[in-house]
Amino acid sequence: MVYIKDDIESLDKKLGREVRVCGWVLRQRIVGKIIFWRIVDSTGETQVIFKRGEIPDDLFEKAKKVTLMSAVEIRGIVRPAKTKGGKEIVPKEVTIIPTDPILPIDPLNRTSTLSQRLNYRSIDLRDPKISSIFHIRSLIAQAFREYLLSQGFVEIHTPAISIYSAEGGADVFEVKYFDKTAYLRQSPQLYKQLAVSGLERVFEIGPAFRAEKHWTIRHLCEFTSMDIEVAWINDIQPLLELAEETIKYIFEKLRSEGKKYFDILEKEPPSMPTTPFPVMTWKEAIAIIKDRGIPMEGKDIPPAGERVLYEYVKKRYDSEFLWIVDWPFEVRPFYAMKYPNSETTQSMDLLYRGLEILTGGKREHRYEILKKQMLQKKLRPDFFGYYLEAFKYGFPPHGGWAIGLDRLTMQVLQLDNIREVVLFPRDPGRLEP
RNA sequence: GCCCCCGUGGUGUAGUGGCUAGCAUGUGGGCCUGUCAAGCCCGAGAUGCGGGUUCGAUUCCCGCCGGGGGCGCCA
Repeated sequence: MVYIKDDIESLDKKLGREVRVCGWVLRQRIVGKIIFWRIVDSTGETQVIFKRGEIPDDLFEKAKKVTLMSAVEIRGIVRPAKTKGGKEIVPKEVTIIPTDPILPIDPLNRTSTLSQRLNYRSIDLRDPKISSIFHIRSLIAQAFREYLLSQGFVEIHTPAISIYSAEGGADVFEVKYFDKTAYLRQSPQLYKQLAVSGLERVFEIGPAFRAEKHWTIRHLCEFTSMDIEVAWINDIQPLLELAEETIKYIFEKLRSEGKKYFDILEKEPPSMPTTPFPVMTWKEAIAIIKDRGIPMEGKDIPPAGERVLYEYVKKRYDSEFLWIVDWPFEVRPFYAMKYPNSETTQSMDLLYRGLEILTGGKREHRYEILKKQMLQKKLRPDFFGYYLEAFKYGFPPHGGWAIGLDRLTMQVLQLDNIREVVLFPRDPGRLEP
């Protein structure tokens, strides 16, 4: 590893040695002729001691003037101490990058609101409880990538800007593209399909955009989608298995490498699920929801229904996961593949702890039928130019799914707002920072 | 798109149709040689904006702005 500084978590192995520790002042205590600093970096917390007689007087005076959340760099000797963490640093040289003493969020009591914390994320992230969320998020993405690479998948990077406007019902963001109007993608769907026709097994981790004014704790205008697409499948079974195995691999990693972050957050890592996950058809799910007296307006399952289903599988199968398969074409996109002579699609959603975290299915690969389904959805085939044409030239049967990284992270950590797991969330009211 | 709730020092909050608008923490100054949510003394610091009702509004009413939540839609 390239040496940059001595991380606080590494100090236990460096007792008696000179180190260079960099971080932020979390607390300052003046006890007569001794000053203590509690400092934090992204790996932990430690204490710096300024003791008159032990260090030069000018260093003592400097230490006295520090304000909370100032950035500091300390060169000094690590020694054991009767303190939290069992060690302290005796400084030789200290650099302070002072903060404005009036802080916009409260770093000690953690009483600030989420909105205020998001405005000042760079301060917020100094709290180990906050940075742990992003370590866990990073591990989830890493595990996703590792598992799919191990299964012969290729990581791809498809455009976020394109001429194709609507693939589903969701509204899209318009972008000025020189003299044309382009759109931000709602998902990498169309491009991962085109890619799979040659690469056979692909995945992508990237942003997706929805111009919908939904003010909820589980929606954003920009979110991160972990997509896969696989060629040569004849039903959705391999898709279910791939998802189950991917999730198991992610959870294993969280339970091993992620343990320390769950400890900081005082939360339990997710328990290992047993596979296969319980499977229910859309019809069966609807029946249960109606049976519990939840009003059903359209054909999509409302949030209250998702919670009811969670209670149901938890009790009946002791599972936190539930597959819902065979959705009506009415609530799926034009590219969903129907069963023969049916308006039911070969598709699935996965609920985890009562929230939809994955959606996918088998895709229609037959040119004429795909075109017909576009018309059925009141989309104009001529707007889909080269995308649609590709299906004329030996397009393999295929399917795939996407996991919402933000939602999975939120559910794994049992947080109550998706904005907690996104560094700089985009919702209808937030375009900054 | 619809509905509900909230807006008081930097931060988090209490309270009030009139009286010095209270508390915690931070912040400025002082005391203290082992603090670790340290303790003690002193100081500065607030009613989101606009309009209305009223002798008087931070409080009541309306609008705007900001924040939180639910529904719808969606993933």
